[in-house]
Amino acid sequence: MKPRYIRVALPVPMRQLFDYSIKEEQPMPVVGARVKVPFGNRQLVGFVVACDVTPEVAAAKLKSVREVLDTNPLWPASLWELLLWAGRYYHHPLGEVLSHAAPALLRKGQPPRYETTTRYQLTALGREQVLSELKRAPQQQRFMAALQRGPMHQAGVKEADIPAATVKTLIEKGWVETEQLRLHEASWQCDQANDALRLNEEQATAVAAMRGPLERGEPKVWLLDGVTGSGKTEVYLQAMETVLFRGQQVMVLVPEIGLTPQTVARFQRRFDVPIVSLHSGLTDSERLQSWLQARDGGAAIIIGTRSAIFTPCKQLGLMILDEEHDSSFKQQDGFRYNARDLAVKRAHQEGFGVILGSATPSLESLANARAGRYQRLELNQRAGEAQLAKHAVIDLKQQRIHQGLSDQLLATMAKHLEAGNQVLLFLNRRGYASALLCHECGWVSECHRCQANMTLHQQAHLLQCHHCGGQRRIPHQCGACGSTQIISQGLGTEQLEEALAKHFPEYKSLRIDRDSTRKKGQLEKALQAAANGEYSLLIGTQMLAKGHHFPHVTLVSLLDVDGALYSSDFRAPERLAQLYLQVAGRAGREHKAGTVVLQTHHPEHPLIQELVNNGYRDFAVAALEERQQALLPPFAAMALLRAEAVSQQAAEAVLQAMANYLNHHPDVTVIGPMPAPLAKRAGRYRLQLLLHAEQRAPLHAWLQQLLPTLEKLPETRHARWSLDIDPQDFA
DNA sequence: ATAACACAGGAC
DNA sequence: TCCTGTGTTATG
Repeated sequence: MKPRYIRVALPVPMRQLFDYSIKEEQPMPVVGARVKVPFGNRQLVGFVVACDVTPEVAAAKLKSVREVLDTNPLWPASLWELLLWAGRYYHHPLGEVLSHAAPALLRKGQPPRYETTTRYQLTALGREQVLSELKRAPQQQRFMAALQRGPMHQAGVKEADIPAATVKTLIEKGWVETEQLRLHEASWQCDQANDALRLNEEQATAVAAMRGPLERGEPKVWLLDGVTGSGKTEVYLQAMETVLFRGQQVMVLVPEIGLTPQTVARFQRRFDVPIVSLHSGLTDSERLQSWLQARDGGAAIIIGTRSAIFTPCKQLGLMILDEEHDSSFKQQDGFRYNARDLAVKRAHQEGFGVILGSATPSLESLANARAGRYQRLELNQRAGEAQLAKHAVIDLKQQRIHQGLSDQLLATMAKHLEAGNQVLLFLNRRGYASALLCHECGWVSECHRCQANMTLHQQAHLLQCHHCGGQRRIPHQCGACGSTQIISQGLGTEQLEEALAKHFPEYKSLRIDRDSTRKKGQLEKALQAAANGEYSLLIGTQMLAKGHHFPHVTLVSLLDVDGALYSSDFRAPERLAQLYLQVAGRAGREHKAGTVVLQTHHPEHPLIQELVNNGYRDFAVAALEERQQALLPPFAAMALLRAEAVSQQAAEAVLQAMANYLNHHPDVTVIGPMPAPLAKRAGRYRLQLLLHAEQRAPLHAWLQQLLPTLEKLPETRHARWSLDIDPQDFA
């Protein structure tokens, strides 16, 4: 028999594929199947990308496949195409793309098999038992009490730490029965939606616009541009209904911290269908089970964060991206894909509709809508009795400031507090103070490994670097001159909490930031307490800005936004505007009118004026105009080459060498090498090289052509480098 | 990425 | 001469 060869993508950072031979007794794998192959002196799980190939290297050099792991492709053809496309578009090694897209267990070579689980529940006899009679058997009592609340799965019994002997005894007594469950490709049907709300005219128009294309499976993209409180979720739900009723699946992508049990519960309440959620809290095994259920159609609704975009679905009819402007849809390391852009691409490949929802759409999506690629659907009316918030600016130049709080703000706060309402203060800096400073010589508490100051954490009694995690004891003397006159600089949330206790001792305050919510469940508890009105004063960082609903908050203030006004990152204004609107959305829902107060040293700044006087829509129009004038995205294409190394020269050398090659294209502008936003981090110097072109095509073609050369440059040996297509963050 | 390999400098 | 740290090279 003629020797047979296949081409395999391996999870290694090389833009190169490897050929292997198939032994006579082995089955010929299909494209998209996994194979276990020898590579050097180790064994790797790779993905078959071509069969019956003519080897690229001498046949004698080839090793043979050790094991064919799948009889079927791991992904359906359309999703496979998307993955290949993504590898090309992001210029990322295919093996890494594919192994990123596969669940961890499959990446490790395990079979894509459904698990069985044991379900425990009370028997009729068990339900008759009186628990207080089990006083002498506390474990049995505990298990019975848990089962009274409902049946439990194996995992739950394990988590509750019920001894195996207890389980056995209760089964023998005939109080508890077990059932073996298979999460197989169960079918579901959906012909009823519970508690649908009455739509207002705008919502109804939006839903009606989507219905036809959804029923026809057209790859349409809708930009659902709805102000806070306008009822976007109800529009999502009614669009989902159209799709679910036809037996098709829905995928919902949410920002990283937006996936809460409440979100899932809301879908569950409306539609009585199987839902799987894919989030970082799952075990590898749970993740695989969810993945299989999505692939085989057992799951009707798939909710997940960014990486869920790669989950195969048997019959997808609709994809929803909530908060589509959120930057967490862009992966920031390794395979730097953008889930929002891939969603749109996938829709065209598979034929389904996409809803991009936001109160503050990204400028990219607005430009796409304007160009006719997306259909924009606006929701301007606030649902119910919700009223529009009032906006005000406090000019810090004219004010006395007490630990970040101006006289005027303090007075306003007092008014709202006295009326029995809640006040939310937003400050995007955790810790007590952003730095320590010597009053005599100007020495600053810098991190030894980063170009950044160490933050003072009074509670932990430490100096902490927020970039490398480094910690130090708080010095009592200046590191340079020995003076004991050490002062802190820059307000953090810890200090703000202290300040509030001083100014408003009669009101309780609650701080919600990464430090105060580190332990599992703390955040949920804090948010619950905040929403219930247990605290009058709420202090929060970024994490408080998103989606949470505090009905009693009537005053929201952003204490310090000046940093964003003069940032060198062209996206800073857009991000500030989105943050501002998001924070403003926390105030004055329900029946109470809200007030949003911005403290700034630059009240005259055009961005502030635009936001406060005209709102996000007008801001976006102006910002798009500016981007067009300056030939910035979305009116140009960009790519960013980053390099980092222990020595500054090594990092610079790679980029300079790359720049020398890249510099010779008439349509591609090369800017740099220049220091990256955080020029030194964890002991490594970081630089970047920006590539700019008016059209995407020449930039990508140019990279495609040069990357094989660039990655072989001798300078790459002394620095780590990476390529970021359509970068989100850079100064 | 990762591991084998080659080489240089220091210890014994 | 051996050991160890570091840079170089190949991986099918």
